[in-house]
Amino acid sequence: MSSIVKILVVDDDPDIIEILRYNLSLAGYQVKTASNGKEAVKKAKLFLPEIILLDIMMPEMDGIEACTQIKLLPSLKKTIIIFLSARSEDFTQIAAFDAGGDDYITKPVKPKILLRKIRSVVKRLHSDIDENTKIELGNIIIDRNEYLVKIDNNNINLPRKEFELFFLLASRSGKVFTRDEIMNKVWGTNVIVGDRTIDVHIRKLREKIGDLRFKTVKGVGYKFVQ
Amino acid sequence: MSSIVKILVVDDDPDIIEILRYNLSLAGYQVKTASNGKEAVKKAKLFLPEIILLDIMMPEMDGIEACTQIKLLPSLKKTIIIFLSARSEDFTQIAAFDAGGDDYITKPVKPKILLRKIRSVVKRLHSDIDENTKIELGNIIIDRNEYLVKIDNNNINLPRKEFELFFLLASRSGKVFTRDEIMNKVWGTNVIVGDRTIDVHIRKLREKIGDLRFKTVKGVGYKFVQ
DNA sequence: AATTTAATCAAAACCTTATTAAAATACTTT
DNA sequence: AAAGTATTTTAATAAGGTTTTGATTAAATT
Repeated sequence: MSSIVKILVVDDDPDIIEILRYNLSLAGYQVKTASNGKEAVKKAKLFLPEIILLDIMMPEMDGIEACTQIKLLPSLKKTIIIFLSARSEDFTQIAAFDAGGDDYITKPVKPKILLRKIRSVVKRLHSDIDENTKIELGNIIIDRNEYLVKIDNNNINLPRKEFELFFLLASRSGKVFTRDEIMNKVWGTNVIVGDRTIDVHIRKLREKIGDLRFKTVKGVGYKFVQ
Repeated sequence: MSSIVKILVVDDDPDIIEILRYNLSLAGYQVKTASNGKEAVKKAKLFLPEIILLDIMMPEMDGIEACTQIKLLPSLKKTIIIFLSARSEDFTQIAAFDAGGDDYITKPVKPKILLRKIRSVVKRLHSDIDENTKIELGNIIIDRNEYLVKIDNNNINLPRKEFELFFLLASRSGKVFTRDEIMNKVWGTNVIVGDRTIDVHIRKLREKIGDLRFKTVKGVGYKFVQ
């Protein structure tokens, strides 16, 4: 469902490209780059990024123009464009919004701000996901919105990882989740932890939710049964 | 509910003031004027306009600065500020949005455009009035209009940030707000403050509103519970 | 029976939040 | 403009919970 988020970074300054690429890659995004508007449009068509970071002042074709063109392409209509602009630029940057830009970041770009902005954009993108925010199975309610688990109306406190794991297993009760799947979904692809970690979390869940509900399928994985 | 809409027009050019005043009055709005930023802030405080048309380049205090100051006043927080700017102005107009501006019109101002914009703003004003303005949860009342919190009929004074944070959490009681969400909604995406800042504000709220009402969900965020 | 995989447990490592007090900012009042 | 007051942010440390590991034991599979 939510694959890796693709970001196209466009700037004519290689240093800035590098800074952005570094920070974004580290944060787990898939990054491609372009160094002018023309190239940006071309690469955007192929790469189909969810987000484009677009410098305004560039040779060949400026960011505003590129933005306008990109926004005209059906396949990129939903792409979110964030402008990069130097505070001092003598430029009607308001045009950026006219052109269909969604947000902007002023240079120098602070990594923290950048990443927060991206995160919030990504969340906006995936916001229809949190429709699936509540699972009800008989006497069990798992509400991700409130981070709450209720069994027969008794609240059960689950720490974060346990909750995520439970939520995952319960999201398709009966289905066997392999250890790999669990790893990827709960821990993400960027961390490495030993195998015992999953076992221990399953054990905690068994203690709190009920021994019989978490079935081990040896050699394969675990499943939640009602 | 919808009394006459008050508009404050700010420009250093008397001719422009007159044009705007004429058109707006004719359309049925109540208009006051100021000719520089300083005067604008002063008059805004008294007049409490719903809308301010604000020139950017002015003597004494420019429009950006005035906007910033106005937006900081609780009583004018909801005021919509529309900037007037010459398209040719050598100016970082993005600063206008940083300062909290809501829209802009380029000079020369065309009456039709102006009035259309005003009408759409007025519509916006009247549509989300009451919507996001007052929260009542049992014995707690949070009124954003008046920046007021009442518990069992006792007024509680919350400074700006604490109020915003409280308002956010209470707007969906039960829901866990992540730190990112809180940051974005209360502090905005263009400032960076450390993580402890949120903690400290939560602590203040716990002191003033009640310890048990703000639940920490470790690793996730905070929620307000009734 | 040998091998592989999972369960259990407690200790260690790790992280996140709470709490202060002090510093920095912003706002008022004179 | 200056002094005083309130608010917001930071920094450092304490407190507490969560997560992971590693050793050992148990169970299933071949």
